[in-house]
Amino acid sequence: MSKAPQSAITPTRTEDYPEWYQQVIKAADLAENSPTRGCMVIKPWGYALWENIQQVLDRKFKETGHVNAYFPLLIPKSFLEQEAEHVEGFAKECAVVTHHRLEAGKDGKLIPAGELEEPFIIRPTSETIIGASYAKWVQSYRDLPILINQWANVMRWEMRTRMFLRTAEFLWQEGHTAHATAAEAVEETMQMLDVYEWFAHEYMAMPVIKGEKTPGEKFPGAVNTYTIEAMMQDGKALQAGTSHFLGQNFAKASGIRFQNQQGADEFAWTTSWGVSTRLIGGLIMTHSDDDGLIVPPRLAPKHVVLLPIYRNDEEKTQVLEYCHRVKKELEGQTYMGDKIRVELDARDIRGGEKTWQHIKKGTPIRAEVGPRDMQADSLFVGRRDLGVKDKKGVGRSEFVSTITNVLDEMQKNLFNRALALRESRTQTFTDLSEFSKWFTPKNDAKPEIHGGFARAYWSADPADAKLINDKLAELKVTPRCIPLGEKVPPGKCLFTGKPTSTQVIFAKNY
RNA sequence: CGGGCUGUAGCGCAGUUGGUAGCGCGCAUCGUUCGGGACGAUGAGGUCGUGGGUUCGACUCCCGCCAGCCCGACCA
Repeated sequence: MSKAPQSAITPTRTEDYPEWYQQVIKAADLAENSPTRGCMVIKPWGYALWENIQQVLDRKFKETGHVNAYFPLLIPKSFLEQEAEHVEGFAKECAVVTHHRLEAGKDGKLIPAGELEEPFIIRPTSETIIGASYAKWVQSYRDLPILINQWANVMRWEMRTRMFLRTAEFLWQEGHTAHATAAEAVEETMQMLDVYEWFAHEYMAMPVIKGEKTPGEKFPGAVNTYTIEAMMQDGKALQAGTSHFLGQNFAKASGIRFQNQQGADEFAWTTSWGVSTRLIGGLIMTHSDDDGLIVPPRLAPKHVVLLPIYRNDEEKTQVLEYCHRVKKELEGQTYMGDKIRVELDARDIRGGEKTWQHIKKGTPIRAEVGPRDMQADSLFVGRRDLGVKDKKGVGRSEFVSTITNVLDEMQKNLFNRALALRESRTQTFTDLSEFSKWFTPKNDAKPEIHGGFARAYWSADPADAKLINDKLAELKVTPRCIPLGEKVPPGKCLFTGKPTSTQVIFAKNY
């Protein structure tokens, strides 16, 4: 008899969304907390997601003219001090290396010795150390542009961490480019924002809004910060990627200068852009349900899992042989330029237990193969985006020949679901009290799912910033972005009543 | 860095007015099961965070330290 709960994940999303998130990560075996404070261990299933993200983006970066390189983990403290806003933005969350040797003290404990003349900072981001190289590499306009990306880890000493969304150490890519003109740098900034949007939509099946950050939210030291913002299933926003136009700020700080065609000395124009393992958090909170993770097919470590069912050794031999054959046939099919990724799970554990593990891990397609199916030359197939019970027999050759169509259909289905959710939770406000009401949970002690994306007119006048921010802080709401490519008629600021033609998307955020 | 809390088996937790430890899950073996998360039996696994004090005796009482969690301020 089964005592299993109605859903594989306890609590459900409506019961306790933050706890549900943690439980999905655990149930899907994506990651776990590490003994190192604020850091996580990314387990194979989680890391495979990251590898797939890397693979797709890396190819795209190269297609858009970039190359990879690698710069040091440790940054001399003085480098970080070069750009004032940058210092202010990151100083509070930097880990500092002050010693280079350990000596055995009493009780066998190790004591740091050999204090460094100049401490090192563990990179929270690499603008400054990369800038130092660029300064050496650039002399002439002929040396530009420099279009480099690096895949790396960075560290920000966060007070509160959550797996994938905010960890002290995280993996990311950071692109750093230097250009001869502002226009070219701006074009680069926008191009990479478009790449991120493309990736979110096409691969993550995660709808995003492209926009510009308000001055209060932009990257420290940037002239403009652009972002892609996604809505999670609880209506909160996730900043899923950023692209910064840095103007000449960092070039001046690092001394990246060149002689232009007229022979005049000029500072370069730089950009930086990045996405991180946070995307995996976004993936989880965009698609998963109360039975665990749902992975969009295009990023799935395995597209199909074959689940053999048998009672004795004789059946086992036959069923496994059949499974191997199906596996081979599936692997002969191509999806998004790669072979279909098939797992044959022949582990000696109970069938029900095994099936549920794969449901919780979010494998797009599960195909059970027992003696009865084999007899009929068919498989009993379930899709992760449909109900758990919603399984049906499919003939082997049909299964193999339609697999890519089914995966594509799932991919589309996931995107459309997420888009529908975002649209249902997006509202335009012209009245502050309505806005406040929308963002105020009924149960303050344990907020239920509420709010979403609120569009409203917003005064860009710096003199109003404090008033607006105080009101937003009260509601725990932040301006997410000024959506790009939208022409809105003039209106009145929701907070100050001043005339403005800027509309901002507001939301609670991760 | 302020306020609160917790450290006992791999994980989650009980426990003791002071007498050297137990439950659930998980794990192993065997049996019965098996196309929706099995059940039973047996078994392995702990210097009770750490240093000191009180005591015939400390997981329990006292003091220090360390670590972690939660709530604030901060955040890819």
